[in-house]
Amino acid sequence: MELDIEKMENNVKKYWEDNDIYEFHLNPLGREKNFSIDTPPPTVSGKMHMGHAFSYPHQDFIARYKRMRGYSVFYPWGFDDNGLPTERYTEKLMGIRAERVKLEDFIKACQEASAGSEKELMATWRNMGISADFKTHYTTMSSESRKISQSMFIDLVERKRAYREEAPTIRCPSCRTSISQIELKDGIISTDFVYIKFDLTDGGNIVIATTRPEMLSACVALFVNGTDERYRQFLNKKAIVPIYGYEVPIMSDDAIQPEKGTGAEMMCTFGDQNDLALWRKYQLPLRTVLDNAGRLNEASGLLKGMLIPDARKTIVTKLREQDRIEKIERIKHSVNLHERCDTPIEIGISTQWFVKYLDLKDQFKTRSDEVTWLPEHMKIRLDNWIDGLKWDWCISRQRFYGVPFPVWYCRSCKNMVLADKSELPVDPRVESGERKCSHCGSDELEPERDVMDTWATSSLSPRLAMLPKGYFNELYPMDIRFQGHDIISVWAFVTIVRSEIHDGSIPWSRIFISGNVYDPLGQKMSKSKGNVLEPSSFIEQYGADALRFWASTSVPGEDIKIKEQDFVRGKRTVIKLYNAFKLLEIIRSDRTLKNLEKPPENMANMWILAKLNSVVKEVTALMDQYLFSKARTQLDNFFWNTFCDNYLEIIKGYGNTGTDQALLDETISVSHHVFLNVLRMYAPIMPFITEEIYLSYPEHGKSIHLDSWPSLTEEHIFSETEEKMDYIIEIIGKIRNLKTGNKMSMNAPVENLLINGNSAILNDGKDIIMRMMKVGNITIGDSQDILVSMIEKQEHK
RNA sequence: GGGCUCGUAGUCUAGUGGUUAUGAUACCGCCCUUACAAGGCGGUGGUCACCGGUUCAAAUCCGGUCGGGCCCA
Repeated sequence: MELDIEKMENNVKKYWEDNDIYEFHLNPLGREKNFSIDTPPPTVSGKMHMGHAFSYPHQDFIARYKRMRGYSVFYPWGFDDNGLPTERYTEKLMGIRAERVKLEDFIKACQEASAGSEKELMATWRNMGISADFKTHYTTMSSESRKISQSMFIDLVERKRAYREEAPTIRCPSCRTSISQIELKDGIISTDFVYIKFDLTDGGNIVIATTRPEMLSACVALFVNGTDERYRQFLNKKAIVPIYGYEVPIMSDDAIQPEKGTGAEMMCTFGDQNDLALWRKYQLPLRTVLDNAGRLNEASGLLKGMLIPDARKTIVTKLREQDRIEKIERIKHSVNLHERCDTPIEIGISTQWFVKYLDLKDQFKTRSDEVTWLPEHMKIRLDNWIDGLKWDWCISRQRFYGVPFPVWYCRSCKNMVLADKSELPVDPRVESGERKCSHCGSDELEPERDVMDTWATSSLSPRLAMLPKGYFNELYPMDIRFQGHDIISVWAFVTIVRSEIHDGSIPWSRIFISGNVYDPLGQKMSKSKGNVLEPSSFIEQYGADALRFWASTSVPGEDIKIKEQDFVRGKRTVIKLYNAFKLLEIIRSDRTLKNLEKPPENMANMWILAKLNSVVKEVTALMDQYLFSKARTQLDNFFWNTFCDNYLEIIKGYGNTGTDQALLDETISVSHHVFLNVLRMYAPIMPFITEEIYLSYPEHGKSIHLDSWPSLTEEHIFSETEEKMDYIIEIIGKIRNLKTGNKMSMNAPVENLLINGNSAILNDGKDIIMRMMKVGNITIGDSQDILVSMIEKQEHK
């Protein structure tokens, strides 16, 4: 009977769901009996990809292991359906544009779109055997989550940590919102490098090179490098901005590169982030020429109302007419792009909400120290990030689908009105209820139209997962966070920020960092490269257990290239487990399976129990250190080599006639005892096949995943026998070599065999060797080295 | 440019001072053996990225170079 992996996995999955195997029940004996996991909620805007298929099993290995070690494992599930990604997904799916429909309708559309996606996604995660509590999952935009997010925002205001201020912000002109540093990516674009001649107030001129000629009217200074001899004479003089005719100072800074362009630059508010840095450093005036939609305003005179490309052409033409252009070069240069739409970003000034946290850097570093990092070196990334923080955290976004700020502004007295915590969640943008200014009593209130950045909500993931279920007080701080190393400075960081501010605590005692997945050539997978591989195709071909086996080949933090060979080995292990069980059942035949009660007397049985003890010890120690790849390798060696290749081959013959009843009974008990423990140790990594086999035992518990992890058995340490048997195994290896060398099958009989070696041990193991290797007679001699030879040749015709 | 990280048979990987460098996969040979040919036994295959240093001894420790990756500027 062949194993149908797909069918088997489906049956097992159904069994788990029908029996609520992974339902969480808070262990009342205290927090050390519970184990809580802060899981990363995947976004609803995409499919499961190989990165998910790689990292989610890591959490699951640990969840299953801890469950078997007797913990009540709180393993919540969430989806991130908040913010711009969901807007994009909804617009595409429904064929609508957020700007063109009523806000209420758009919100409803987003809710429908994410609900549909969540249902589909849930199935794919279940297919992978993830044992999270899917029945009661959270989403980052649910009414509970909005309530938590808003209430914690009010907490920030009350603690004087949230403030509203006009400030430079990075903006995406296409998405029409401010974005954060972390949403940027680098891009190389071709553009014109325009050399513009500025006259000086006291005669002469200076030529600067710029990629942003349309920003001319925002120029507030010219900059050169102080060490640049060519321009030393110009320092502290004034230049006249062409066309616009006002004066700007000529200043110096080390950041200016003399070899770039002419070595002189114009500094605008704001052409790029370097401009912003200089503006802050020298506290220069502000000339705003771009509006929030990326159009030039009245300050730019003739460019008013134009978008950037038009404005650029127009200004260049105008400058040409006035003979202000020295030359134009075509160059490639790097710009910051909004990662979601590839639009070059702009820097603008607007009123935004910020979280004040630069004064807390030391506390964040302390919290980072308090958390155990797996692997340890990932901590350095966070520490470097904290050291490099320069700005407060901008948490407002000018978008539609996000958690609204629970805030109004009074038109008459300018007072800020906060919602009461008891009425949350609220949406001031659509709310029609009556509300009065808490200061002057006016009912003329202006709602805050911005929504919060998604990180402002996902930074609260321990609360999102636990508060609605009522476990927050019992289980916070959580035991472990799982996430990728690419968002250490984002998600890990902001979660630590929120815990420090709201609770004066770490959010979790450990953080486990997973690596990235690359294609077989080590390249990042992307649609444009056409090298994207789908988890579902691997599950179809090899099964979910094999997929998880592949995921278990890495140590914490390490990247992985997708290699077929790791799936192959996983699938073979599944089949091997199934067949080993079949053999054990054949040996048992119709006898009842008895528990192992007293220590065995047979050499091979004593040996395998001793070996089991060692492997349990090693695997447990490695799992405790979250080193599941090393744990699994130890287990693989034991199962394939020690158990299957040697032990099973030895006991195979015991079922035949001529074996005494006591030995047979003992062997059946021992072999099943060892095998069940092997299954238990494989269970976290390969939950399907281990459950399938476990449930086919005549007496079994509810699930192997609720069974207990193997423990050491003191009575099963047989050092002397173990050593002797190791020696016999070595002899058996030699006999196998001999047979292979003579092109004989392992089953072919050998009439007479001469073995030189340790005769005392050989006499003890003679029986085992003869039976296993089909040897008729063994002649034993004493010698230091092992020598095995056939002393009588078979007669051939 | 800075921080972190990786570089070991065709491929992936173990190995943090000490015999002949681990295992898997691929390939080749033998073996249908009544659990499994998706198996067993055996074999081919490596200047341990490069240069220099420390040491009786270096894949391993130190310095540098080159190359890949992630994050940041």
